[in-house]
Amino acid sequence: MSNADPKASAPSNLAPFAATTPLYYVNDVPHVGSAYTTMALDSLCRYQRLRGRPTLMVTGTDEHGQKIQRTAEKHGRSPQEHCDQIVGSFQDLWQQLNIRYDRFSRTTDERHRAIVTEFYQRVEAQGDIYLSQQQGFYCVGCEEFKEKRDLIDEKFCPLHPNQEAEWRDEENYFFRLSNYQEKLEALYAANPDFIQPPSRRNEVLSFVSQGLKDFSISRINLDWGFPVPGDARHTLYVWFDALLGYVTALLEPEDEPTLENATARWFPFSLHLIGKDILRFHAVYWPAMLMSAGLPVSDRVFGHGFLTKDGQKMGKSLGNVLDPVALINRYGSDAVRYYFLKEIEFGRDGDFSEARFVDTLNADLANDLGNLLNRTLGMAKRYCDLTVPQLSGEDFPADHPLRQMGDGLGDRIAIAYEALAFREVCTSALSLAQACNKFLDQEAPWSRYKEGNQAAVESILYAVLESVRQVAYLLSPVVPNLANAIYQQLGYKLDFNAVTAAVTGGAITHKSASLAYGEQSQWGCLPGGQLMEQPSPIFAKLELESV
RNA sequence: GGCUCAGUAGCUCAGUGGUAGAGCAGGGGACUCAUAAGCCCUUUGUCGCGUGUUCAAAUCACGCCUGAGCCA
Repeated sequence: MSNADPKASAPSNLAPFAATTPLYYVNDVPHVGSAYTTMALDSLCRYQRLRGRPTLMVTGTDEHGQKIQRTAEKHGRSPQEHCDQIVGSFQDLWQQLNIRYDRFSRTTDERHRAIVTEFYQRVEAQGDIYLSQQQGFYCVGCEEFKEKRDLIDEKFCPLHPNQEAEWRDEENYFFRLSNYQEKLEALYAANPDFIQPPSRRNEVLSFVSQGLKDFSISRINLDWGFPVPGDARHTLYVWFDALLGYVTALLEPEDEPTLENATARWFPFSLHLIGKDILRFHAVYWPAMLMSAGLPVSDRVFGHGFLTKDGQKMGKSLGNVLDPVALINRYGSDAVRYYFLKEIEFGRDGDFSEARFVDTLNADLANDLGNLLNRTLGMAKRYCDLTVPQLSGEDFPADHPLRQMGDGLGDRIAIAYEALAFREVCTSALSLAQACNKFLDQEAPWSRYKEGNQAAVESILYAVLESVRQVAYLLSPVVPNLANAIYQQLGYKLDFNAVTAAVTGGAITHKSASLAYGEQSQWGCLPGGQLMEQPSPIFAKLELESV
């Protein structure tokens, strides 16, 4: 169980896992969509750490561009002041949501400038950058040129109907994306899982097959950003800058900011988790940029769906924006995490309805799981002196109804986590809790006790307590605080929020051998004789209120 | 304008050729260890519309309608 030398039990053969959320644009305070991406990646990274895989979760903010500059001006602040303030609201939200990120990458970081400059020079040396003229209507909201026919009344971008597109006729630097069409197509063919889910992959394939045009990577008349190396009249385009924020994040605090250092330990990325709206940047532009710089591309890009509220698209104009902070304050981080990961098929669009939110949490966490622990602990108190019966998994036959379900559950759920199938993770785990409730009614330990059959009582209670433990363990990446509460009542002194598995200076440190997946995901490891705590509800029923 | 996906019980969805399913919500019952919880039983469906292929279609083909998306 607990090894004298933690390193000895660390699975050093597991490849590092570096994964990113987008670097969120700090035009405004975080919305629930950003929270959705971040909680999903946090859950996946927590799972990877339980596996003992060295894990680096990267999130952060994209802070450059004309839109930011103008928003700051509107509020009478300098761009940097504006960014610092918004960044604080992101970091606060991640804390409230119990997100354990390892790196927070800001594109205004001085070290980022060095990485961007070096990367640009590599791409330039490769011959993939040239100067040309670009004319057209420019939407500051998108930070993109638009075709006239795409504008409403020839003035307004459909995505930003409140601000008029501006006519620009300017010299820009371009990236030769057209050089990479065949290489990208070869990449997609050789790695069918590079873009997920498959529907998004098809979109990208059809986009690329129509031919790739070079895209401009600089803007003039813009101060808020990094200058183009060698031509300070130009400022680098926000996306070129922002994507590289992932790479900068890989630097250790003491590293000199060079590409060599940044790519030494964690590179290439295992996963970029994004919303479907920015798929093209991650699945087309970004791998082409990396190829141009002579760097390996990421393993996987997963574009998840969008959230609606009560079936309607959220928007300021509709006044139906769901505020993540208010939601967490009312219901708690575990409830919010569980709802979004369990109730929405990851990858597809999903809806938030408060009635459904309350129903789901009460049914799953308060009734099926929470009450199960509570009723079982109550009996353990009455019949077993709050001590885990002196049994272990081996004392139960393989066809015992609960053992049978628990055996292999850890492996099945591992597969679901790897596939980002959070809904399946939750429903598979919950099904064991539901089976426990049925089992208790069938076996009726209260009746066995009255009959004086203590051995039967202990066998029944052990099997249920152990199953609850297994469910809590397997759900811990999704609902870490709830898992902690369950483990604590079962008598453990372990903290799911303190699990680490990281690469530091090339060496792997794994401080959580006692919570290792190989052991704890299996049915039957609850130690007999362990003194448990007084029963106390771990998840209070929610009441419907309007957020 | 081209292409893709979706439309199945009040809600969320599974089912992809052979007599319509799950969870939640609703209704009834027995029990009592428990957060009035859990357990058992249970109502509801022209499977978007139409035509066709077939002994047989929610499932295949074609057309249409609605919604979402990608591209132009």
